[in-house]
Amino acid sequence: MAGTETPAPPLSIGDVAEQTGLSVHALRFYEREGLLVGPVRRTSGGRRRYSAFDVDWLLICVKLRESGMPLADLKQFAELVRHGPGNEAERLQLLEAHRRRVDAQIQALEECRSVIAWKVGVYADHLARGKAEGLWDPTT
Amino acid sequence: MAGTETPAPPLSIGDVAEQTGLSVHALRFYEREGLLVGPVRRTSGGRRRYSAFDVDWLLICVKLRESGMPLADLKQFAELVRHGPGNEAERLQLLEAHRRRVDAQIQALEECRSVIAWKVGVYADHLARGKAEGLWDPTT
DNA sequence: CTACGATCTGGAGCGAGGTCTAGATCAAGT
DNA sequence: ACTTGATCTAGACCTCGCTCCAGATCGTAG
Repeated sequence: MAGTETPAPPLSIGDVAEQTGLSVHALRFYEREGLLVGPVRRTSGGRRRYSAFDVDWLLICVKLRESGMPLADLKQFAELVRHGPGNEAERLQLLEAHRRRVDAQIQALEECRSVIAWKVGVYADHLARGKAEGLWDPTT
Repeated sequence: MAGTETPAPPLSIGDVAEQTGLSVHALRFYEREGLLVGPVRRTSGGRRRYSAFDVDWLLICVKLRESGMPLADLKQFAELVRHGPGNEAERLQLLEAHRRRVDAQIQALEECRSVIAWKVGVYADHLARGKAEGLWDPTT
């Protein structure tokens, strides 16, 4: 099996931008900030060539960012991975801590949602029936 | 019934900060930015005196902010309320649009959560059994 | 009266997370 | 060879949402 797969052609920064949803600016910025696991390969002319590995990593980064992980934590994670095997427990900790934060966030959002939904209901009632209680009216 | 309730004593900025979780700085900032429905009352000496109405409004503001509503939208909503009755349909629209965004956000977070949970599983496996597939290892 | 803490105003400063610019270089099509 | 578009670097700049300061004033407890 190993060795028979197509080596997956290296991708330009533009391709990676498209695949990850990050801007090319953001990609260069992430690299400068040390958020990538390894140094990105370059062509003889100096253009970046991303591997499938890089893209995988970036896709996870996007999910972590989307769920509110600060760049600093992402960088820490990248550093752990960069330093190779032996620190998997730490990586696991980092991820689990984040998962807990995401859970908390979802809970908080659900609470917000219900408050908002209630207020929406108040307005909908008002519009359907005329006057309703619970509306803000600075004139009353 | 009406008229027999205790008029609820006006609150200082510090009290409101405590009740809403906003800092006194943030409260003054919100006011300057026009995020409050009406002008806040003042004592003869110029200190702010918040009404229960103000606090209610701020508590909703907090929920809206917590769920990612930008200050600009909050301001727009405040303006609608400020301009009094007659624009309830618009207010409803604003809130419903936001509720939809919150729903989308929850969905996105749940997706992130599952990606993270999967990765956590990969690491947990690795730690339990030794080698596992799917780990990032820059040395391989 | 004196202290002391809370509040006041206007404006500067900050951290996060990018975004954009300028001017040069590379690479591919014709 | 020439044109066009993607990329390169370094560094300036931007938005958002506060946060903090300086210096003055208020108001309450002793």
